[in-house]
Amino acid sequence: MSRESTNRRSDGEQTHAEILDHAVRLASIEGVNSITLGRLAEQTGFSKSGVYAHFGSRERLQMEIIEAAEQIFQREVIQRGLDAPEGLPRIINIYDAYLSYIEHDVFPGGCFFAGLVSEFDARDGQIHEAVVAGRKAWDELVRGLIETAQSHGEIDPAVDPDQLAFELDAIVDHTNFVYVLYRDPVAIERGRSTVSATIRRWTLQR
Amino acid sequence: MSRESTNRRSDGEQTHAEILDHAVRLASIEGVNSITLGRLAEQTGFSKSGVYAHFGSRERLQMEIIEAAEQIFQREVIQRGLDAPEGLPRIINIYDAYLSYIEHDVFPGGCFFAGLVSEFDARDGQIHEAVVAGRKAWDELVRGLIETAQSHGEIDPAVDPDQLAFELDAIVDHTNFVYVLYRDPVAIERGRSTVSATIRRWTLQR
DNA sequence: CCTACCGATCGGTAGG
DNA sequence: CCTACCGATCGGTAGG
Repeated sequence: MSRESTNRRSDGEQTHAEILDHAVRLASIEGVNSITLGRLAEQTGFSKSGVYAHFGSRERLQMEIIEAAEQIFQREVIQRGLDAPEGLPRIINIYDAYLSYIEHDVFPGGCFFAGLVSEFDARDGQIHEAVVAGRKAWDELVRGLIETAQSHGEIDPAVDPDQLAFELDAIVDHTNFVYVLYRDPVAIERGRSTVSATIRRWTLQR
Repeated sequence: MSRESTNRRSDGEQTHAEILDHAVRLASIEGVNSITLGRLAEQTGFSKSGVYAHFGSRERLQMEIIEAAEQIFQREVIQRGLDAPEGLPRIINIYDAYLSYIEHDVFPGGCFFAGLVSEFDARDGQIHEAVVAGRKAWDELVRGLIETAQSHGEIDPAVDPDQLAFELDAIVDHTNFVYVLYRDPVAIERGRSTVSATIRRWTLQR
């Protein structure tokens, strides 16, 4: 009983994961819609129908790319970001995690979801709906964090959580925009200091 | 001497403009890279090689799409925006023009250049370079407006013009992001009030 | 501005 | 996971 035979199933899973990982990186640079089975096959060294067999359809491949990117975002931004004491520290920490995720080039094309939103915002269909749902989940998460900080007395309960969320999201989105377009690490510093100043402004007496 | 014969050349120009106009709209929704000669031909009612003949190559068509969009942006945002007294009123006016341009759906896919930057920020090549150059021109324009307002005593000369520009650009970019993704006109109101508050904050004594 | 075509590549299938 | 293939579409060309 060789180890190879009992674990044969994981070989297929590993190949699947290897192709998907490459596809996610490529999609972050060129867009989910510009992924083709042929180029993916060429770049990973498998046959085109070999790649195809792992996903069943191009649409399915695209959805799996998005799901894989979501898992990475969940790990790098959400989990790291929530690993701080409740209230204001958690808000500071999650936006810091967001900027670190951009800074460390977790995806070669910058924030995967900034690109994904831009690619599918004006289209209709399954992917557009998934992107809207994913963004709404982020909005809800941030609103919850802000409301908790309000109930802790760290942020004035009279302020509109959506307004603060809008300002913070604008800063990190624009940081990604400048960082990726100009390939300039200084953008990250400006993002960090602007987030800090914005949070400071909203937590002092108004 | 019929009018038709003396003006024959303008028929070709009009066809060229008609195809290009359709291409710009399509590109604002689906991206410059997803434009194909075949679909453009089908949707405008010309033959594929008829469309091709007007542009000479797909690359050339893409560059003409970007140039045409730039002219529209120049007219709708820059010209309208600069039509105000020098100094602070001009800064307020240009960001108001920017938000109006988003609000009135000048392009069906939202701000053409937000999409274009996202599509080509992480790629290399001619279009990437053109996009970087175009964005730098915007940065220079805004910096000049802010410096003029500083020399007029409307903004503290000690503040970094790039920081104020970063904050204002972040707001309008994110307004476009929310407006197009959620198709929610309320985003425009939030963008306007946030721009106003930001300018107010930077023009009071600090 | 058209028809008729070129080789390359697309997503997907058959059969193993 | 492979080879060999399918019809459709790609950018581009020839010739008018």
